[in-house]
Amino acid sequence: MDERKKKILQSIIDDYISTAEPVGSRTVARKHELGLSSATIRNEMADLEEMGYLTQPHTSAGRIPSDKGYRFYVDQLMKQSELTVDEICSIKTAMDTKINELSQLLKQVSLVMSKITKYTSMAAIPERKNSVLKAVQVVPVEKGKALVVVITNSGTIKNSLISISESILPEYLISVSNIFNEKLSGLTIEQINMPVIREIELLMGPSQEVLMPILNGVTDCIEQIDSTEVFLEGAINMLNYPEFSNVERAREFLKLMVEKDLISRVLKDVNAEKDEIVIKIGHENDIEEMKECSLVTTTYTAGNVVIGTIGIIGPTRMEYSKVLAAVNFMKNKMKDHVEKLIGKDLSGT
Amino acid sequence: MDERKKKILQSIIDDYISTAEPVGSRTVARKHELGLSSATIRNEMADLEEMGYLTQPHTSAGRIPSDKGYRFYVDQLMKQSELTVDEICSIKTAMDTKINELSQLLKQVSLVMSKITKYTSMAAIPERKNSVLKAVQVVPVEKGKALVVVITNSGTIKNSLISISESILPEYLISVSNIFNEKLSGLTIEQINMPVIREIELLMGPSQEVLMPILNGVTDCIEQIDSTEVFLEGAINMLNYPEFSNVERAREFLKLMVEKDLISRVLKDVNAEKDEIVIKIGHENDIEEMKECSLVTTTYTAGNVVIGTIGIIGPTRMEYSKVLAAVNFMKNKMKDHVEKLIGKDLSGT
DNA sequence: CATTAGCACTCAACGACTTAGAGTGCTAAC
DNA sequence: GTTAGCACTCTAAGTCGTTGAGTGCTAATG
Repeated sequence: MDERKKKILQSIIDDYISTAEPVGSRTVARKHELGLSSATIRNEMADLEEMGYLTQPHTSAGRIPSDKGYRFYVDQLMKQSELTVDEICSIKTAMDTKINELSQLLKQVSLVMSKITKYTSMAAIPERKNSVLKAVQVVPVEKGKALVVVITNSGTIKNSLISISESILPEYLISVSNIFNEKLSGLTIEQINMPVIREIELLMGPSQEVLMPILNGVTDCIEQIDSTEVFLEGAINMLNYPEFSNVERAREFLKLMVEKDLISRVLKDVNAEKDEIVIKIGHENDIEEMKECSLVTTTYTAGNVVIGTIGIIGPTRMEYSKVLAAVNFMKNKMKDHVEKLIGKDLSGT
Repeated sequence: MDERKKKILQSIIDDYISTAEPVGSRTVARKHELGLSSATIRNEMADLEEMGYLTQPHTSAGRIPSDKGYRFYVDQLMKQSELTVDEICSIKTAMDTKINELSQLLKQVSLVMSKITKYTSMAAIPERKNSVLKAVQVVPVEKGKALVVVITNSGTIKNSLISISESILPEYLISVSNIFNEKLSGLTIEQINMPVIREIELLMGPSQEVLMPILNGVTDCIEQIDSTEVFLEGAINMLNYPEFSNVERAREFLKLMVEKDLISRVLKDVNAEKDEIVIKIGHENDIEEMKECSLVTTTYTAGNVVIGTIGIIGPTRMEYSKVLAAVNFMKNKMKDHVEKLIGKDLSGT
């Protein structure tokens, strides 16, 4: 592909991204000063179509980019952009609320990203299996009831209300709590197994009636931790784009977005490997219904550990450069916040 | 309004509810055996229009019910209906998951209601000011960090992570926790004021550096409790109805639904007084954008205390009798669940 | 005197047809 | 290699008549 073709392709895609209308040869000749006549561009466009970068909705219409076209654009043509000062400001303001749990942070981040990009944004904590328990506590609530609280190194706090025998004194509960805390904190979720539980059982003596409810509470908390939380914001932003101007499409999309499981799977699938930003365009997404959408995702880290994933989903005709800038900015912003929240050191305690 | 007019009005509304098409005199004559010719019905329909119960989209179309028509229908014409066995079964199944916090219950209830009615469902806990604190506990997490946990009588559990001086020993924290718990539990949110805090301060001695963070944690929790949680499910159900077949409308509606504050206000406004089911039709709603929607809400209770509100929002052309049945059923179902969850006795402890 | 058959009238919805214009591909000239 | 020119294509938009569901009014009817 020669330089001129690249320029033309870029012009077409830029144009299509901002107008959502098929781009004709004359438009390219006029808007983007290439010093070429529409006829020449027409020929080039025919070539580009043959090469698979463009398609025509119908013979007498302009061209629109194919997924392959977008891919080339994203990889080679697109010029990087930066967030505007205003945008950075509004991110700063929005992130300035008091945040003391990871899920709050994710919600806020998701909100901000959708606001800035005008697309749909997602944030999740997929890598929970390696979570290390930081504290396990049993808190007396009232006669016959107690609360099991589990806190992980990644800043997640979960609790589970349990019923216990009414005769049990708060003091006893606290000592039991200490045993649990001592034995379980520092372990990853996966490391909690029968031998560990046996050990606790031994230390506690024969008080089955307390052990079991607490153990249930702990498992309940762990289950909660394990079921990935996903935050999704700005889904209705999509209704602003002509791609979703008929209700059928809109409904299909929104139906997908309601399925949190699916979203989390999508986010998980993307990549756990690298620290880079991954772009999936149209059919590159595994989900059939997302073939008209693109995904820009990345992981966020604390220290060197990957904590979770954030991403933007928009129509394939999205402003890739802007979204890229936003995702990148947020990635770094989150690193700071997460580290402040849960510490750089994730080795255990 | 004579008996015959009522019959005709009812037929028209029933028909319109199920078809969403303007109803003509011939349709009424044919479908509903009234032993009258279309001409007679035509005359009656003209009367009903003059009386304000029906309107005509245009001269040569059938009639559709006005808000006043629906109101009359709901108050006097509609025949009560019951949930089917299938529906009751599916509610039972859905509610059979482990639920140990009020918010989980609300989420589940909301989900079920939207599934059964095919409309949008809401559930909220609006009456938090009278919440009584059941327990306030400070839990050590790691050096320099602790978790404040607040539990209310209405089953809400909130927590807030705080930073404290690293030199503070867990044992000390527990004793402080006990002071807080003793002094605060049993109080309503409103009753926590300066004198109470002074008292705690006195008991603790001059350890300001511990008092303040904990106090902040407690206020944080209380703020969380106070900001009404609203659960909303099935918003995209609305996209199935012709009323929302153009994206503009759909977007407007969904935009409203995203604003949780607004929803909670709507739910609060409805009625705190009675134990009955309240129906708001079209313009009876204060919100301008909801003039095309109807709201069926009720409060749910534990013992004799009103805990919160649940409701269904749908197009004015909704299946009122079915929705009514569903809301009523869920109201009772919830009473059981809530009482199991937080006890019938809400006097304090 | 309420009911109804009959009829003229209205109006949205639909399909057929036309037109306008944006865009293409090809060819021949520069 | 580039471009002007031209014939061709196809959608979008507009026009127009037709259809049919529905109305309102009037006069006949039991």
